[in-house]
Amino acid sequence: MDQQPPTGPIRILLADDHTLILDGISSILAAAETNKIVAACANGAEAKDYIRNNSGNVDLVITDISMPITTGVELCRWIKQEHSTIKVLILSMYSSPAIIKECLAAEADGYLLKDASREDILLAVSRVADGGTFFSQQILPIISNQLKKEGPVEQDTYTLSKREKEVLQLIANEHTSEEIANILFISKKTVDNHRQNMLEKSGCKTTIGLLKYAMQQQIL
Amino acid sequence: MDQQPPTGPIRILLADDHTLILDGISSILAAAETNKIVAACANGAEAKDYIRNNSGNVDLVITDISMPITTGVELCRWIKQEHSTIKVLILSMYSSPAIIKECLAAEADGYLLKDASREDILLAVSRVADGGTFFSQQILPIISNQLKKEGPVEQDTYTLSKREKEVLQLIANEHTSEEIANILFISKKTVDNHRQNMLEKSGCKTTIGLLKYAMQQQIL
DNA sequence: ACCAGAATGAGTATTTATACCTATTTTTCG
DNA sequence: CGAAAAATAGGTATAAATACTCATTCTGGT
Repeated sequence: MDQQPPTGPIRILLADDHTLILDGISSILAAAETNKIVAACANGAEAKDYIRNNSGNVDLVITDISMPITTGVELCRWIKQEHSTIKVLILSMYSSPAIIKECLAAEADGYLLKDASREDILLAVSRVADGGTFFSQQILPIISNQLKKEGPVEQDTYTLSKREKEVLQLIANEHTSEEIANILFISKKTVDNHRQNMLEKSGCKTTIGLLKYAMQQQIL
Repeated sequence: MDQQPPTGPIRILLADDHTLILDGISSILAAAETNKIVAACANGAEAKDYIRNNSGNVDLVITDISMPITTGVELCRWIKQEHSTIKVLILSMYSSPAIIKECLAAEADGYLLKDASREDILLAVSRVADGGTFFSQQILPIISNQLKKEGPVEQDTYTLSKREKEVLQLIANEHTSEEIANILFISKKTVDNHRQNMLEKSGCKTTIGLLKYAMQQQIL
């Protein structure tokens, strides 16, 4: 059973590859004695291992997005599939629509920006642990926009193909479609199609949004 | 006089716009009672103000690079010009050569990555406070490469104006020039001029290159 | 009060990207 | 083997960005 005893503290697992952040969250959460940190992991894979071996011992996971090996979004998706009673609070530096969309699709219970105040962090933890949700003020418009666009948030996380990543890499290096076509020995039309497909996959309006996503995900 | 009393604690000023990081550093530094945090600022401008008014009261500044208003690099440059006895330790998420180059040009005494261990952080502080230097292991090859390539480190840093940063921020959020014009209540022509000027300043060929630079510099 | 830089706005032309559509060939995988 | 995904390529539009020119107003700093 992954159920929290009604009266106990909130048992929290942290996942972030930055020592500094782990220490920061710990010291903030320590302000409320209802919070109890049961583990601090440096990546999603470690967190998965811990949960697998202590599945009844975790109520809430606070995770960064960009982590080596297993990212926060992957971790979230896995938790929601395998241990659906565990709450997940995403902690991120960024507020890009594409990433937020992915987190919503992964059924995260909250999304907290890293420049959140102490109060917001504590509030987010208690709200989410209580079965509610918490989203930083700055990202609310993005969420409502997302919901407006296409009713139910789709589950499909998009991955760029090998060729698409090659093209994106060249775009990032300030090449035009025509130049890229020459470099890769393909038609400009094909390059444009790759661009179009990447935009569609990502839900981005412009290549700028796509690049931002790629950099944040460390695809580039 | 900005001189540290020989026997006193190391008086540290922190600058970072993320509460989480401030708390993290604080809790790590608290481990050694030779460290004393005298101020915690959310951006470079605040830090400058504090130093201006308490110039003899700070031995060491630990600063993030990515901060609104005044960045860590700008802060460092200013400190080294106006209060050269104060040591500066840069704290950054990234290890991009361009950024490190800028920090070296700004005469930072140390460069610490945010995934550094507790031990490294404490070591860095004591070394730098002692008049030495500290650079994270991962960036050493970049530094030696830099020195090899071109003797004197050039100061080819360009700064975007406040308005330009605003425009760039909106570009990053996938707005077109026309949309930005409406948001800022200015003409589309003016927005286009800002774009043009930013490209010229940065030497980038496309906005994509500009965005990449801005993200690496954490202007965004 | 002055100067420099910033911010504002416009004209005109060209290049590039984006949004649709279709279709064939190649590769990958169960 | 067959189905699905990826890579290829073309057509036809429109929307957007870029490259140059110039000029005016506003603002911060010595």
